[in-house]
Amino acid sequence: MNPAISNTREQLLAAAVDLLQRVGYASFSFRDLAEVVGIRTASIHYHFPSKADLGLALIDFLRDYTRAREREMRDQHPDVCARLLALADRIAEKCVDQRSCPMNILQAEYAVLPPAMQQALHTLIDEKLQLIGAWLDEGRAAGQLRFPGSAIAQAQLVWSVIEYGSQLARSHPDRTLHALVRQLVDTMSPAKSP
Amino acid sequence: MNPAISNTREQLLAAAVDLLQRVGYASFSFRDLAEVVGIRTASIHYHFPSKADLGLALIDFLRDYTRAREREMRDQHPDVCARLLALADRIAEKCVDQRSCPMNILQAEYAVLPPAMQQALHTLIDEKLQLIGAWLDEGRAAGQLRFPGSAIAQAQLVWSVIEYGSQLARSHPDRTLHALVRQLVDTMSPAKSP
DNA sequence: GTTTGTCTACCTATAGGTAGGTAGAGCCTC
DNA sequence: GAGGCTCTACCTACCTATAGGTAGACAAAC
Repeated sequence: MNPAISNTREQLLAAAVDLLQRVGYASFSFRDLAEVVGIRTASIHYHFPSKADLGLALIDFLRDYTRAREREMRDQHPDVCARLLALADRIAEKCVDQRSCPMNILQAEYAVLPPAMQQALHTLIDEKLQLIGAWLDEGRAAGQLRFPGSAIAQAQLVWSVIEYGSQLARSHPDRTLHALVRQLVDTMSPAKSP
Repeated sequence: MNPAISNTREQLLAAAVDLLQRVGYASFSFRDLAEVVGIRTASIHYHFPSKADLGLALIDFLRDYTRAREREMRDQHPDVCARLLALADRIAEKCVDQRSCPMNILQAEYAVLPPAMQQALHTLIDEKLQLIGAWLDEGRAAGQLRFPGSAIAQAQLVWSVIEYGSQLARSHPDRTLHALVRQLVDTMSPAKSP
């Protein structure tokens, strides 16, 4: 078996991300995790002494993933509008079958997360907003986007729509994230008049 | 004591809404509820046979509340932009001190809610989107707002920002919901150019 | 004297976590 | 190269706390 795949720690993290997207941090148990990976619950504690440690590793994992994909998307889509839609599509791709965006789920559970996770999540969100803000600045400078005020303030709007959209799709599967972000990009387009 | 206030069922519902906003449906227990109201956990089952019954009553409560406030806001704010900001303020008012919007919390927990609650929540969200859509239509007809496509699609954007904003304020208290909705209204304003 | 609303006492399931043991891989020494 | 040492990665068995829920007693109100 491929050692990269059979690595239990990585399997646990992957299963944890999946469960997080489905039921949230508070609602998945070591038992759920153990069943997926095929070990006993006690063995999980060997890799992650406490659930908080697992949660923290989870956020680290998400951060690494986000960073890795950023440059990739920038290179593939020079057009900012297309890039935003591609971001939405990338998230939508992983949110099929009743899954939501892990960052959104964690944020909804913010109050019940261990303090260390709260802080890590805060940083992760800041990084995401900074990233999208830079994209928006680029789009406005190129005349592709129209919005008032700072790019970081507008980035919150964009991120709101992406995050809530990933949530809305669970109760309302007919409302796709792509359509929602398309609507937003059109609203921010200087060309199209009402 | 005022019978309206001493009514245990209403006290339980009020406490449940508060706990829902703080920690979510899955993370509050009958014990938490009992401590707040000052009765034993077993007594709660007299008013709500199961937690799902309580959850369902909770959503009914939220729906009644929303409906009651709708006409009120429409009358107080003939200007649609001002009305949207007032809606944001009304939500922000109840989301102080680490509280988030109850509808948003419920939606984030969608997958772990009992089926009856899922359906009730679905309906509640539809009503909210319909309501905001009507406001937006009104604003566009009056030339106050500029946006492409259907009002219901745009209502999803507006609601996304309000809901995610109430969540973001927990981890990022400096980012107020009012400022976020102001940013959105400005983005949708036909007068202001980039 | 039945209904209402609460109580005590208990139940079962499940949560995260701990203690201590063990099979096997790799290594070091004689 | 055989025997012993250590580390890794798991195991069984158990712990305590807590979850939602139930049965039945009981006092006050109507």
